[in-house]
Amino acid sequence: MPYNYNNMFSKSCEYGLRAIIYIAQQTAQDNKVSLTTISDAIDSPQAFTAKVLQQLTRNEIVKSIKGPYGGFVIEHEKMDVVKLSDVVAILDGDSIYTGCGLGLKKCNENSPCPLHFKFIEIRNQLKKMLETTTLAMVVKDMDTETFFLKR
Amino acid sequence: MPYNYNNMFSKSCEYGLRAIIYIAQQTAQDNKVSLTTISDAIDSPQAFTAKVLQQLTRNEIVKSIKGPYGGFVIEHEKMDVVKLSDVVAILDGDSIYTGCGLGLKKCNENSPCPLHFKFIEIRNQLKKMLETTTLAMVVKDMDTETFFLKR
DNA sequence: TTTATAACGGATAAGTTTGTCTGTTATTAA
DNA sequence: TTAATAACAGACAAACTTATCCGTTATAAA
Repeated sequence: MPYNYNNMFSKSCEYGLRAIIYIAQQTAQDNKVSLTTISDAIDSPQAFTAKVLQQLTRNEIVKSIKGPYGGFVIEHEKMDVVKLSDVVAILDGDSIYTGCGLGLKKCNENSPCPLHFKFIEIRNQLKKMLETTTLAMVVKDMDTETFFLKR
Repeated sequence: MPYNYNNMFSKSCEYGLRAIIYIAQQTAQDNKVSLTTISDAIDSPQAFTAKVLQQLTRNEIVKSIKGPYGGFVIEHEKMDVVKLSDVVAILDGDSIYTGCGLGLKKCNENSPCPLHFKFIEIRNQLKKMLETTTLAMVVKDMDTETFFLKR
């Protein structure tokens, strides 16, 4: 098994999060951004990123505008409403922060796997972080720290 | 994208962890267990589990014994030495608890991605948990709580 | 020494994710 | 109304993970 490394999120989700953060940041400055601009800014495969953005569009996380001068924006009222967990749930599902670490479907508080109480803390912390972080919060943070979305 | 759900670990790693925990528990009772017994106990595809166990054997996490009355055991002195992180590192690599949440290779303390300081806490906690939990500890816990490694 | 057993190793197949290509649809400006 | 632009949609392809199959090797017991 040659290529075995496993990230927290799938590529779809990584690109989706990076894209949404970039769009949010641009939206906050009243810029509308095209797919080309986005995939260039976050260094992701363009056509694949298009698919990911389509999903986020269908789920009304972003708004897409067709035609010349079109692109993607996030409606202002969404900035405080959309959480990282919304994006992750759409693209990867929620099993990363709700499922059992050993992949056991029936594992729970009452009949726990041997690692249940080791994992529950971490999963809950991840869950809490994703569910309490809005796009507005991420964008606000980006004012202060060095901005970085490539490679 | 129809089948997108993402667990913390790959299937290889899930099976590997379940297998090693089962073997450790049996070893603690001086039982040697065969592949058939293992894959039956942890409800995993037998041939695939064999491959995973081969990797763990090559990396000297478990000891395999060929021939009749053969099987897998964990040498007693290993029980306090082998950590969950060792198994995970072999089967999935360590990027789940060392890599950037957005998949950015150059992301670090000095040039952080917008979510770096949100993720670092969680990753460190996961890292710490995996690196400080030995097989002996897991087996010991299993005395008290309900034992559960299937489905 | 033979036979049965159980792990090992390589090849192959099936399933899923990741990525590309090509044409279509909507919309803006000229 | 036409031409250009940019998102959309579906098909297709490549890469990787998951899973199976089958013959080989080591070893214990008869």
